[in-house]
Amino acid sequence: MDADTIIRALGALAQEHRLAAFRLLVQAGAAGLPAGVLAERLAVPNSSLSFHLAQLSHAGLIRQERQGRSLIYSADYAAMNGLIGYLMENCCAGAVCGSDDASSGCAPAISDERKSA
Amino acid sequence: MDADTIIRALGALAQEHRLAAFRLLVQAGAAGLPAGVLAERLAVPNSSLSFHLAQLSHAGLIRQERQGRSLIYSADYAAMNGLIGYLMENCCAGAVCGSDDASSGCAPAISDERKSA
DNA sequence: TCGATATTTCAACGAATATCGAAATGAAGG
DNA sequence: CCTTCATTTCGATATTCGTTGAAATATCGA
Repeated sequence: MDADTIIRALGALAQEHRLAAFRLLVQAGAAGLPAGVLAERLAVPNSSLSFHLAQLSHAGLIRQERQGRSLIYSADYAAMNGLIGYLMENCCAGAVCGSDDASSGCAPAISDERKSA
Repeated sequence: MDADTIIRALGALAQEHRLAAFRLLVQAGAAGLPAGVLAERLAVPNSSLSFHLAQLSHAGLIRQERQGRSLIYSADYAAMNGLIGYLMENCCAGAVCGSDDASSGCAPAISDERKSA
């Protein structure tokens, strides 16, 4: 994962509509969602959403697949995990780095909700 | 964690110098680094770096603390974890979501390096 | 083939961002 | 008190980004 890819991914997510769209896709799972449904749920004109989806796609965060006359988008979980891994790389100078105190150490992303699952 | 905070954080990280600075701070741990050292390591003019550090700080990703005549910056791990948690919230529509196949499920950020630790 | 539906591309505008040098601020030490 | 050092604020400029309606593209059903 080179820095440029990461920056494009972060930039893609750093926008209200794109962040919301990506989260909807993350929550939708492998099934994904058609562009029209996304536009409707986000209350964004199709042409605007198309622009945003293209950015997310170019950043490698989502995938496109045609199904009938609709284009189905879905989140690329590998890209998301790569992004997260890049941010935490070599964190905490090799110190504790896993304590329950999230404010001092970089505890992994499995906080609360998932720890009990 | 509201969406606006997340967007500011992502936007702050979506820039070459800021991403590099943040990673240096993440790797530096709780000790942090002075602004001057960051500017030198990143080969960025102090005035430019100051602008970027202000953005990261305003986004809540880093903290500032005076030590003698230097300002020491350090990463806010809680903010980083909050960001990551927000992205993965309710992922995969409740499906597997933890399998070893990172391309189909959103395996937590503990891949490879940390799993064996 | 024709019409209907789903989505993207285009062109253009206003707003926000990155950059840098020079000047200003604020703390330390003699 | 005054100088020095580390860092920030200030302008000014070039670039990038978000938004939109209208037109273009692509698929389906009859």
